[in-house]
Amino acid sequence: LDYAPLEAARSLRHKRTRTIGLILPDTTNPSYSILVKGVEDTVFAQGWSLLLCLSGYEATREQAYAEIMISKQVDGVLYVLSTTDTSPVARLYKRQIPIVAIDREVPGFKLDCVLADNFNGSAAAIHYLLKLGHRHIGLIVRYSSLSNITERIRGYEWALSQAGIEKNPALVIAGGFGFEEGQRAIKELLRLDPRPTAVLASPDVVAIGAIRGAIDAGLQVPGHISVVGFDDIPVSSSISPSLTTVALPIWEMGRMAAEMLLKRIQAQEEEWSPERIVLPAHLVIRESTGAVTEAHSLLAGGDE
Amino acid sequence: LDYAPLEAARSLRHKRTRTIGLILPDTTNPSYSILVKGVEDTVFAQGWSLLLCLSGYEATREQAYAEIMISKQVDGVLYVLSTTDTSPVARLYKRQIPIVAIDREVPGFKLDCVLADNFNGSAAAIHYLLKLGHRHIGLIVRYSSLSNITERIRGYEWALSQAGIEKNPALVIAGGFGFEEGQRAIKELLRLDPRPTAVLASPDVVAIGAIRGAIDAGLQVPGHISVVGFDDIPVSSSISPSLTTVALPIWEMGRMAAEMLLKRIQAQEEEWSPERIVLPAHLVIRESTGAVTEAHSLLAGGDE
DNA sequence: GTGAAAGCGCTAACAA
DNA sequence: TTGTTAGCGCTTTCAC
Repeated sequence: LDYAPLEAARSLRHKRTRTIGLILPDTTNPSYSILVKGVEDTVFAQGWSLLLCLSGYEATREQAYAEIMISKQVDGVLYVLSTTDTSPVARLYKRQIPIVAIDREVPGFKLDCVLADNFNGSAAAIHYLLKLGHRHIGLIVRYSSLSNITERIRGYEWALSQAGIEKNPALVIAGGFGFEEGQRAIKELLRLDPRPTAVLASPDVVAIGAIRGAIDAGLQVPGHISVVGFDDIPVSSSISPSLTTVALPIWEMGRMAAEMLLKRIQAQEEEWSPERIVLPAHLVIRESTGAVTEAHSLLAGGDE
Repeated sequence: LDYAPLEAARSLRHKRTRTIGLILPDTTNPSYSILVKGVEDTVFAQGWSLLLCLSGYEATREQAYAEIMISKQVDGVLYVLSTTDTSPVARLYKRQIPIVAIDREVPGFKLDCVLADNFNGSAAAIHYLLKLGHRHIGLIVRYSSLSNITERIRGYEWALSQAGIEKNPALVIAGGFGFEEGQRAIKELLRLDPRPTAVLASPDVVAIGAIRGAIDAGLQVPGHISVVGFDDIPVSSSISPSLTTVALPIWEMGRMAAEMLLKRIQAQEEEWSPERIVLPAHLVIRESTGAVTEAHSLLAGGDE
C-alpha cells in the first residue's frame, strides 16, 4: 500500500520524535559544513532526522532555537556554542533534553562533549616552526573565550615558553571568520619590527586570507613568511602554495557526537556521568612553511 | 510560566508542522553550503524549521528522504535534484506536498523553481576569453544530464559557434565535484595538441583544482593558461591567482526558493501555475585570466 | 488470537 | 465572556 504512518501522531504517543537538533554558527564556514555532513550522515544512517539551526554567532538566535527545540520536542541537541551566553543550554538542560557539546565546552554544565585537541595541535604547529628556525612567530586567532580558541592560544604560548621565548602580546592579532579578516590581520602583523617570519592563523580560511595578504604586500610564502592554518579544509591542499595546517578530524567529530547523542537518548538512564572525547589533531606539512633563510633577516630589518 | 506548546500535538491537530525539508547533495561543497544558509536564514526568519537531508548524489537516499518527508509531514520540500531518478519527486508530488526545485529543473514535472542563468553565464565567460584572443578553449564540467550542467555546456558551445569556432569534443573534459577532479581533468586537457590556452571549469572548486594542476604541470596561470570558474565561492577571491569566475547569487537562490515555498504553502490554492525564477549570472574578472601572448604559442606548439 | 477503546496535548467548535 | 468537549492518528491496553 501507499501508507506511511504520521510521525506527529507517533510522536505525541511516544513522546519522542526521532529528530535531533543541530545548533551551529554558520554552514558557510567550510569547517562547520563538514561537521554538518558528519552529523547528518550518522543521523540518517540510524534512522533519525536532523533539524538544522544556524545561530550566526548571535545569542538571541540561539535562545530562539532552544525554544524551538523544546516545542518541537527534539530527542536531543548537538550544540556548537557560539557566544558566551549559555542560557539556551540552561533551558535545554532544565528540560532534561540530552545535549552533546561539539568542538568547545560549555562552561558551568556537565555535558557530554566531543572536542579536538586544540592545545596539542597548536603546540605541534609551533614546535614545527621553531624547528625550522623561526623565533618571531605570530598568532592570528579570533578573540573569544570559547574553549577551542583559548586552547589554541594556550598551546601557542606553551610551545614558545618551552623554547625559552618570552611572551610578546604584539604578536597575537585578533582574526575572525573569513578570508578578508586573514588578509587584514596579517598586514597588521607585517608592520611589526622585527617582523615575524611565521604565523599560525586559525582557522584555515583565515590562514588562506593571510597568505593572500602577504602576497599582496609583496612577500613570498614561505620565502618571506611561513603560514600555518588550523582545521585542514579541502581547499587547503589545493591552493598554491598549499597550506601547512593542523588537521582536525571534523567529519569524525560530527559522527562521534551524533553517535554519542543517539546512544544517550536510547539509553534513557537516570544516572550517568558525562562522557568527554578529545580527538587528536595532527600537523600536515605542505608548502606554506619553510626554514628561516637569509631572505628573512635581510627583509625583516631595514625597509619598514 | 515555563510553558511551551508541544508541536507534535499542534501538528496533529492542524495537519501542518511548520517545518520544511531541504534535500540537497552535500554540504561539503561550498556552493551548497551557501545555499543552505540562504534557505535557513529565510526559514528561520519566518518562524519555520528546517529538516536537512543530504543525498550524497544517491538516488536511494533521495527515495528514503522522500518517505521521511511524507511521514514527518513537512509542509513543503526544497529540492536540489542530484540524480536522473525523479521518483522521489513523484512520490512527494502525488502526496500534494509543495515542492520548489532549486538550481536545476526536474524533467517531467510542472514545479516552481529557482534557477540561475547558467546558459548566459557560461556564454559570458567564453565571450570574455574570446575577447582576450583565446581560440582553443576547454571546458571541464561534470558529466550529467541535470539542467544546470547542460545549460553550461550549451552556453559554451553557443558562444564558440557565434565566433565561428567549430565544435571540438576533445576540448570537453568530464570533471567532478572536488579539487582533485579539477587537477586530474586539466592534465587531460594539457595533453591535447594544440594545447588549449584557456578553460572554463565548473564549479569553482574544480577550477581551483585545475589551477593547481596547471601549476603542478609547470605552467603559469594566467601566463600559459587562463582559468575561469563557476559559482564564485568565497575562497575564489582569496587564492592566488584569484579566480575569474561566473558569479551566481547562491545565497539569494536559497532565500528566494524558501520564500517561494513558504508563500505557496500559505496560499493553499487549488489552482496555481508553477512559477519559474531565473537569477542572473555575471562574470567576475580577477587574476586567473589574461590575454593570449607569445608565451602561449611558443609553448603550445613544440615541446609536448 | 482478534478487536475495541482510551489517551497522548492541542485547538476549534460549541454550550452555558 | 468562559468552560467543556471532541477528535487529529497513532499505539497500548484490556476485553473478548
